[in-house]
Amino acid sequence: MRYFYIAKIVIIFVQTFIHRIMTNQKVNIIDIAEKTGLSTTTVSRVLNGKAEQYRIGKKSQKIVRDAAKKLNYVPNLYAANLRTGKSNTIALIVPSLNNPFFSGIASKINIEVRKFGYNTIIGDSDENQEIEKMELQQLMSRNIEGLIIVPCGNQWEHIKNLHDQGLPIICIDRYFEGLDIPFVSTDNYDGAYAATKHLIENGHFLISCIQGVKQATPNRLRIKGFKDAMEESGISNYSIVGDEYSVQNGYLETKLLLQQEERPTAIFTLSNTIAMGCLKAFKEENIRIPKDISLITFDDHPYLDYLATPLSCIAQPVNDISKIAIKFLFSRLNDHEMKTQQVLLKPKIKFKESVKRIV
Amino acid sequence: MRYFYIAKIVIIFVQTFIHRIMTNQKVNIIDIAEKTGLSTTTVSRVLNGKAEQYRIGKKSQKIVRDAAKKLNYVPNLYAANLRTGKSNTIALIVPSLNNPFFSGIASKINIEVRKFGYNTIIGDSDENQEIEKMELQQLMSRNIEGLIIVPCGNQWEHIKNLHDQGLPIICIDRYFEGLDIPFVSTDNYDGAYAATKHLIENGHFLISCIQGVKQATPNRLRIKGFKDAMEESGISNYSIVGDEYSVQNGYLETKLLLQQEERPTAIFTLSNTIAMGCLKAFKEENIRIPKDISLITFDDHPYLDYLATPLSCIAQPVNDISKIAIKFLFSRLNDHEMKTQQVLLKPKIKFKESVKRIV
DNA sequence: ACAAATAGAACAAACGTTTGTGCAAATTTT
DNA sequence: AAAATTTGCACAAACGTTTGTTCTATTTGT
Repeated sequence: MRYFYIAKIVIIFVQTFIHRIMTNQKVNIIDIAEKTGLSTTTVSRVLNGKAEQYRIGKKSQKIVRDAAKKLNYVPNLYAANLRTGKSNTIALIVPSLNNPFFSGIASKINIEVRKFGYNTIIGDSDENQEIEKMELQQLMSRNIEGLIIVPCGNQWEHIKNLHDQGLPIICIDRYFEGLDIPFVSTDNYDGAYAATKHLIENGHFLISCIQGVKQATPNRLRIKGFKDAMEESGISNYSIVGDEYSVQNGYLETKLLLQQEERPTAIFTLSNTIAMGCLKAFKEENIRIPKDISLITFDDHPYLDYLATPLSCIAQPVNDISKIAIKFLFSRLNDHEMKTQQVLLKPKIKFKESVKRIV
Repeated sequence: MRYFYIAKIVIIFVQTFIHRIMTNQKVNIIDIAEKTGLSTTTVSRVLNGKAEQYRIGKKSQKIVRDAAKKLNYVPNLYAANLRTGKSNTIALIVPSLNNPFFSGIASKINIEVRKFGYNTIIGDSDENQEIEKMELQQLMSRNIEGLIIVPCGNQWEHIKNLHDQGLPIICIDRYFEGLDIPFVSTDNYDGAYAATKHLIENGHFLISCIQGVKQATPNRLRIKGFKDAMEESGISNYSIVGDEYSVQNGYLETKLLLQQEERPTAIFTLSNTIAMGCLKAFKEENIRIPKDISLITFDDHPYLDYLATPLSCIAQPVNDISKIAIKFLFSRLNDHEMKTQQVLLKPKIKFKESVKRIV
């Protein structure tokens, strides 16, 4: 009878052991508690730095910490979050990580957020509003505590909803006017106005502007800046073409522009991707900048300096945008009553060699 | 007495309601169960598509689904994962999202992974092995089911550990030789060998190579390809400099190379970032490619075509690498016994205009 | 009309944490 | 020496799901 029990215990032990190995069972707080002879409560409190607060003895603390290290304990965030509701996660959604402008932002934000002890989940909406909505849904399932988003498209209801539900949200780059959702972006009007003025001052009056997503606020403001600058100078004969922030769009529209009987003497592209499409078309048609045509673009990029002709551009303050966005987000996380902040940062025009003075 | 009860019920109702509003309580499966008069079991099964399997009536199914929609139910992944152990999450760690090579990979993987119903958590190790380890720790807390990583540095123990614990891991781009961790990368030896041969065939024999992280396998293999090509051609007078995949490194090393009494006639840079630093130095020193010096680089980039001199390069099959990595990962997720797969894809040399034939 | 089979749905436990509260033992105060 | 305080820790419930099992009607077969 005695042996029976011993045998049984051994079997149970072996089974447990095998189970551990086979299922690759991770060690948890209970294992540590058993190992140390303390309770899960104590273990939890020590491991969460609440030892002092709950007066756990120094020796116990050491015992727990040693055991945790020895057993290679990895906390289960899912269990912790279920209990506390805190996920220590914020989300970032951008239209495309392929665009250096956005990947730059993503890189910056990812690193900054970690400093606050938070993690970032990055989503790529692929410039597709439906994907954006899906991603948002999934992210909500993950109890994100905050959201930084470059919304694609012109629908805002789904974002506004989350905002109203109390989720701290900051829009960057693109945003919605008239809503009380915080945003950090560039003064797009200002940038476009200045760029256009620059072209005009250099004697251009046949200017075409290749735009991105029409309805998006930044695009609208850039167009407005462009128009205002043109009309203030008494020029009403301009064209605005295109409808996408893509290389493809820049390429096609440029091709079309070049086929017109009256070619523009200057082109103003509203993004780096569009500019690249433009370059591609120029190359195919064997057109030289700025000899044959002048070009200025929104967005900066390290390579712009080394192009056949260094491209004049309107550089957006990417780092500042990222930093300020994070700052806003974390102030909101700490103070739920904070009022909505909306800021526009001044862009910086970089004059290079792609705009020719014509007489 | 009667009124008392009614009042009490009303109060409870109002309290619940206010509580909902104030605490922004999300609706859960229990709310739906109460609303519909069904059990949480049934609700769960319907919402998970297991209705047929457990013979839930058609009408009940509809009721549940309608209620879920009306109440705007968002499942709590933390609770679900706690119960099931499945997180539907894989992780991707790259050295820097700022590098277009990696952001391209990230974009691709992010999109592909979603097709499997999984989410990707992207980490940026900032080329710092300690950060990489920390990130990995945090990711393990999130019960990731798989990992795609571009390891930075030459330590592999922490990765090997996870692999041995049964976590499906695929290394991409950089990897470790002699370990049984699966990887997908470029045939770096091949690419470097071909690039070097190309230079030699064009009459160059004073060639400098600017490398990245020395210990990393791809870098070692590229160097080996370079050396072999040189020595096979009987050239032993070459220099290998640099130690980082950064613009900075490319810039400094180029500056130094240009100050030598005997300048190289060609430079071979082992990454796009290094090449960019190179271009910067050339511009400062007013050196023209390929007139004054020839240049060929590892990695392709859309802008390379539009540079002052289009840069010849060794294009890595980024898309294929990403796709194959994902394919491997998900086969392993479905079949735990799968054997380790390690593949090297052939790079493609793109001859442009940056290599001059010298006599 | 009765047994057997099937359809439809509910019970209750479990996942790994966190935390308000309780309760001894040790220490200090009176 | 009794009372009060402090120290050190454990109990047990809760977070929102999922799932093996059980249970009751209803239908089918004989």
